[in-house]
Amino acid sequence: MTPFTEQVINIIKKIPKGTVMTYGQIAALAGSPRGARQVVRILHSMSKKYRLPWHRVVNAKGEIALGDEEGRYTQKALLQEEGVLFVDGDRINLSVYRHEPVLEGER
DNA sequence: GCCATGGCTAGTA
DNA sequence: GCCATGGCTAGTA
Repeated sequence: MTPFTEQVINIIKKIPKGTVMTYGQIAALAGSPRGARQVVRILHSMSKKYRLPWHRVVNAKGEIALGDEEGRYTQKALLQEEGVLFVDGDRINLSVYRHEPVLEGER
């Protein structure tokens, strides 16, 4: 497993309940600003094995990015259970729910 | 190697 | 545009 992959897994594991992060945000934090699509794949292939809160990851617009209808429904439901509110359909207000991790240096 | 394929995204128009 | 992956050919050995 590459360092990038490990980073991504660690970052996702730490997303607090009731908040979300975006693919690009996670990629950048893991050291690869253009690795958003890789985050997608990692999420897809590792979320089960590593018990990742996959539902707390959305696209840059704050929308649920899943293509699968049932998956979208599930993700939305999981987020709502954590108190996240949706506006017109499948979007959430990122300025309210986005999780901004504290960097090592400033802790 | 080549090429298509994504649960994307910054930055034009 | 980006960029790792996976499937599939060339084309060496």
